[in-house]
Amino acid sequence: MTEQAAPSAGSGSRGEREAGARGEPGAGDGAGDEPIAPERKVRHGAAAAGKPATIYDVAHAAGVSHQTVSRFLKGFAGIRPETRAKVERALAELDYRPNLTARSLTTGRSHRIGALTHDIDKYGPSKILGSAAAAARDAGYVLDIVTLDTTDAASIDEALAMIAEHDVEGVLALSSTDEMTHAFERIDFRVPAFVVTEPDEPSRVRSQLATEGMPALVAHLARLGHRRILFLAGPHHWSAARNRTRAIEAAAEALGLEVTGIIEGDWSAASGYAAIADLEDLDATAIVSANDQMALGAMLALSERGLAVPRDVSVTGIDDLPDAAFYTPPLTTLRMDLAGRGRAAFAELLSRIEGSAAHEPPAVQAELIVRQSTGPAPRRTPLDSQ
Amino acid sequence: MTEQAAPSAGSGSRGEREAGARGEPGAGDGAGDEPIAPERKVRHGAAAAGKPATIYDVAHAAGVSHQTVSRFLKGFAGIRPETRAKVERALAELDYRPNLTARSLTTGRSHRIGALTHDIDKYGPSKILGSAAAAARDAGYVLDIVTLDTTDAASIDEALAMIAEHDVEGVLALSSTDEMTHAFERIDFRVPAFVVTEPDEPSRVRSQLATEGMPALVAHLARLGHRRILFLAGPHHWSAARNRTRAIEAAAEALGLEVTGIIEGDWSAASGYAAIADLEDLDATAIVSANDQMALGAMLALSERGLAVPRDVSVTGIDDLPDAAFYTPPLTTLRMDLAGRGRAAFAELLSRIEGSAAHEPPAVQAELIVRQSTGPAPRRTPLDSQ
DNA sequence: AACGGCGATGTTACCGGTAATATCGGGAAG
DNA sequence: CTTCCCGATATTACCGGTAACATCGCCGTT
Repeated sequence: MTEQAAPSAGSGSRGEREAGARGEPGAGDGAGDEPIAPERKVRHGAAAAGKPATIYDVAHAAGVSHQTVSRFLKGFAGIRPETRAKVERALAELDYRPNLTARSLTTGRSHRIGALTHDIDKYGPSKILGSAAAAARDAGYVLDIVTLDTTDAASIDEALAMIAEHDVEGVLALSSTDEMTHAFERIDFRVPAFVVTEPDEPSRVRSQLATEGMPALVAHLARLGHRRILFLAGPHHWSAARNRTRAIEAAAEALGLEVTGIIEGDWSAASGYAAIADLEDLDATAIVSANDQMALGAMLALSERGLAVPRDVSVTGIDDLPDAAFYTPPLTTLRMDLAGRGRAAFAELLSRIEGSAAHEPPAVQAELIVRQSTGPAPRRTPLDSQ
Repeated sequence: MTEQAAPSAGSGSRGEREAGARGEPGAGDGAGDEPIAPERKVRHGAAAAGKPATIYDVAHAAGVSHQTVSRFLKGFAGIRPETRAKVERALAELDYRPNLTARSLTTGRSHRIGALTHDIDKYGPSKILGSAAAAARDAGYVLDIVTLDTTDAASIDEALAMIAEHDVEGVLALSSTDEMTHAFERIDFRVPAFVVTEPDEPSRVRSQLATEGMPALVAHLARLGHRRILFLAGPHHWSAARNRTRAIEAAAEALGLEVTGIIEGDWSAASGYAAIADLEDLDATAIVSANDQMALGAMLALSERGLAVPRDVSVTGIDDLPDAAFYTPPLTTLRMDLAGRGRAAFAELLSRIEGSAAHEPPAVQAELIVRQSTGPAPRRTPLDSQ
């Protein structure tokens, strides 16, 4: 009954093709109703219909006990060559594939990690997810992803409960909002679980953003003669946003520059556009945006107000999206090592899961990339009341 | 031994917090070495250490058989109110959570879908993935994602084998390259599996891109006086790229416009930039790009060649990325319903898995969004040898 | 020749659920 | 007052692996 019949046949849909139809009764060569396995050898003994072969089927075919098969699969050394050969042959003949579900029931190891996000289509989270997934794959794990539509607590709890039931060995959250953090505090996962976030001030991971990246960016602006900076911040309930805001405030203070204003956006280009379009006065010569996309929106708004970048105003982003090099003008930004973050997060989780020593957390890079959106500060601030 | 010790304690890392430490032996109240469950009531009977409660534990605590608990959990009606109450109490007291692994071993239903991609950080695949994951969640499924680093066959096979072993009920591929398609033809998943791709010409799903979207885009250009179009194509081994190329050729022919050239990129802004920067002659007044990002790169290259968009050349994209409205100038493009595609792909897979009737495939939208990157054609083609 | 030891393999138990079948007690029918 | 039936619940089997223990045959020892 869970056995599914051949699905809607003859859908001429190109590019969407069915792989592996179930076996169907055909002209058997043996007794009675012994069906044929799909385009393969006839199944042996007890192995019925299209169901996958188990170690018992293999054992029966090879004339050994199932435990011998299990040992073989685990790479156990002490098996006589002839026995080994029989098992190998049966394995191949039946096209055996281990049932991970059964295995994880006894071993308690599912090799699955839960990943949770509500912003998978944003570049940051999806980049982190991708690299975490790649790292996971290399370690023999897969990521179970569950997305949230909303940020409300009930929805998060529901999603987390779902993940918790799926027998994962660890949980990562990729959207480091406060709602997510609180949800993680509320829920008892019984397994290692944490919110992947930008290395923050009191972190073990040296926050290169705060110690080097942002100072380098601000120093770059200072060198160009800028003294007054407008900061387009990310949403305050994101820890990465607060982190970046703190970093620029510290860096500006250290270098004697003034942050004349902080406008909170939502990471989107639209919010960056709105921030600048709605501005009455712009009493700064440089705009630093907490991410590249808001910088993109800001640059459009500036040009619509008749201000040229970087002649009248310099603009920078943070992240270095692949596209940022092709904005008009190409964006000066801080390259964040998102892929490294994803890998590090998975590595950290793995070390907690497998109990191995948590190896040295790698310093996350934040490298200044200078392009054409920054230039010498103009004599006077562009929109200041003259 | 699979029981993991409390992981590296005292890591002051903020934002990364540990949820749910394992129970540890404490001052028991009963006989011998009965440990205490983490921050909760003392475990009952056989339930040892920090291990999660099973239905047997619950049954024992409630004084009924495990089967009664199972029936209760399945919402079976014929249970006496007092029995029901006992079970409910025990359930709550032990903080019971079902073990999906065990359940799926017997039922054969894992409620897990495999998702495969090597471009998770690209907007298209990640958007599709996100919406598919959301649809999956609503249906009680999770997506197991496995990423590929490369596009080579061996790597794909390995990843597919990994997915196949994880007992998924269906498989989706989100990068519709030929390599992926071929891999899907090679592998026998034993479950429904297909490559999510743009609805293509011979498809059941009406290809709105070909029938309405692209004609609308070309008509828009024709109305502005353009007669010669340069097309920036996607990589030829992507079915969506071929699809888009065919669509514009057909639309141009139908409206009597000429496609003067087709340059193949790799979807990236860098490739769009290179395509235009390397061009000797530009004997077209409009550039249509197979995606928005290549259009972005193309616009930068144009401006570096001293050509203004749209005064000298009109540019369009396809996709309507959220950022496209904030390019300089804002990009005229075809809005593709990627989220709808993801939902539809999951719905299709679900209907195959659950054997329900494949409901009417929804027409996928491709809507023309006119912005400022297109304008009246100039008198003469900009870079033509004069 | 009897025996301890050990390598190779077989048998049984168990993981935590669900499905199928068995049992038990009480009310209606004869 | 029995008998039968049926609803409520308990028992047992099973899913496909792994772990622990049992068995068997052959070897070298004394």
